[in-house]
Amino acid sequence: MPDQVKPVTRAAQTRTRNQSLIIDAAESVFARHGYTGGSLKMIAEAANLPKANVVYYFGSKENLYQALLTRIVKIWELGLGDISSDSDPAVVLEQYIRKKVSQSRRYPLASKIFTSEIIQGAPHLDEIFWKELKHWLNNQVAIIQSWIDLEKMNSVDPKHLLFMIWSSTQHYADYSTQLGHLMPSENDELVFDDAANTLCNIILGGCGLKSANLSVH
Amino acid sequence: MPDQVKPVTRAAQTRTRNQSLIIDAAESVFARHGYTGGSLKMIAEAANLPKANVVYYFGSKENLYQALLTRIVKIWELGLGDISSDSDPAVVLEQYIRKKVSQSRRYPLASKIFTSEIIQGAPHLDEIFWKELKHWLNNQVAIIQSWIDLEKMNSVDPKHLLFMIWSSTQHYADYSTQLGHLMPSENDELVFDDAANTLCNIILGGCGLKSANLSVH
DNA sequence: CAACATCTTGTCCGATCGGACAAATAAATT
DNA sequence: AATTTATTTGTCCGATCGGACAAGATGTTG
Repeated sequence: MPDQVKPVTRAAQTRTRNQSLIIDAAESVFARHGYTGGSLKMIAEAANLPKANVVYYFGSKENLYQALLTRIVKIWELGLGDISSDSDPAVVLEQYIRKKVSQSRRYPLASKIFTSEIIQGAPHLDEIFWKELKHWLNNQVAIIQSWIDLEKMNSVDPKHLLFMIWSSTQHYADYSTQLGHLMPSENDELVFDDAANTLCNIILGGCGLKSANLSVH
Repeated sequence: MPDQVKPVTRAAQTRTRNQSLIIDAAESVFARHGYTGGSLKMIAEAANLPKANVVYYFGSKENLYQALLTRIVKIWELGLGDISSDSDPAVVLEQYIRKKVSQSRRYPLASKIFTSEIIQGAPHLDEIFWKELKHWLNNQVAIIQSWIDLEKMNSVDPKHLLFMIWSSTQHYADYSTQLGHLMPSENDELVFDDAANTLCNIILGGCGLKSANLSVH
């Protein structure tokens, strides 16, 4: 397919720019009002475009939301990276926790939309998503279990350990409203650093490991 | 107030029964569709009553949701009970974790609605709620800090420790859809028991404490 | 039983929703 | 320059929303 032969026309640039404007606006609107509560009118106003333009580029509200969900799931995919039984569990787990906290800080809206989707029964996620997630989870569980078998760490249920990491890290995205009331701070980054350090200390400690206080690269 | 003088008339019974039917239906509908997505028609059908009847008892959708939110917040209030610096942190924390997991199992819809409310910016929670929550949190933080000062447990940030307990326990309510895909089990109770045990082991262990594997009374 | 209050229910209303459509405009291709 | 394709935008539509209202049914109290 000779796609790169075609020059990047001005129209094509406009197209991608507007699609990006719209999907960003949709992320903000859906995060604040939910799928049903977010209207095409609100999204259009947030994107500074007429409502009909939104429909023109994405066909329907459902399609727009699906495109947004796809983008969000891709962020999650960047998982623990390549790990094996030979890896050091302390390093892998600490890096994973810090990466998840960092994602909560950088993409809080993504986490909010995903959590809302799950809470409401995941009506927009298909079987393929669950199949892939299950496959990914089983791989990680097997590796963690091998660490336990090799006595590299305490015997804890690997699935619940991963659920714990997911929930406690995404909490700093999903519950940002509550955190704003309970931890009024002028420096958000400090809060996230404290959170990551505390989570690493407790979770690694609870697994019989020792945090090296790594930073996220 | 001579309320108990008045006999419990049949009309009054009907009133409380219908109010209860409606608010239960509202909980189920709002949990599955969100505040905006849940319609009075859906709630009425779930309660087996005409839509106008719902409005009659609660005045408006907003009032109904507020009544529901109030009921939900009351469940949360049952916190760590009476504790002090003299209490054993291992016992207190373990009981608190198990109680929170138990609440996730018994009132999953309550947690889902509350989390959705927070995600969307808590537009229906007033300053009084935040004031009381802050007050409650500061008390617990002071006690945990005293345990740390007395070297009864490791030095961890008390606030982040509590956030971790909240998020990892409520995860088993909010993410029930995901858990249904990743942990297909014929016995839900087993999953919750495993979850509580793992959470207690890791969190207590991470605090330098030892779980006694208590049960929730 | 008469009066009164409470509850039930069908119907109607303005507002808003997602989105279909056409006409006007801009850009790309020949 | 002519033609075709892509984009913009205003307008219109049926469906659904929350909720107001009135009339009838039922229950309570003198």
